[in-house]
Amino acid sequence: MSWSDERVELLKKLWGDGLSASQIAAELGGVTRNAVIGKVHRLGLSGRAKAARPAAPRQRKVRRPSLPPRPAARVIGNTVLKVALSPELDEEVEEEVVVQVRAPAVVEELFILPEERVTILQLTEQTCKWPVGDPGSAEFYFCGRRSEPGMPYCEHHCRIAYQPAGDRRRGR
DNA sequence: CCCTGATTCGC
DNA sequence: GCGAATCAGG
Repeated sequence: MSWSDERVELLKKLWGDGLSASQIAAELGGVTRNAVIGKVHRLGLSGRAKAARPAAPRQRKVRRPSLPPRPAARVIGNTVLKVALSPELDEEVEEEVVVQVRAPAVVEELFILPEERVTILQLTEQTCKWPVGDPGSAEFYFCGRRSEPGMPYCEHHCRIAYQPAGDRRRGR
């Protein structure tokens, strides 16, 4: 997604309206808040009415000379989790990672308080992404509780989703 | 922990 | 020019 005149104008407007960079990024779509902030600076419209930062002497730090893209780990089972899982794998992992995922529909449902439920737009890195209900229906929602560190699900749904190979029963 | 904007610098 | 990574701060 590029910065067309249209998108730049919208950016200017929203920034002027006081929306945060992340809000603007969501509004525009296809860009991150970093992209928005970067653009804001290049356009020279930073420092939005707020007191100028004391410009603290920022610490220089060694940048990672960019690692070659790690090949995606092989995922066996529900490939829906492929994207969610791959970035979380440790770099030193050498053996093939096998993840078995049970179909959510087969599993007993956990009642999730309505106020905890979230839409897909509300999911963040640390939000449980366990889907509940028919994705096509109005009642569809995601668990929304706090996910386990580095995992796409909360503790409860991690237990359901990831069955250690040794624990699998015969015939199931 | 969530979030904010600011800055640097590999691309 | 772009934006991820990484800062400082609320």
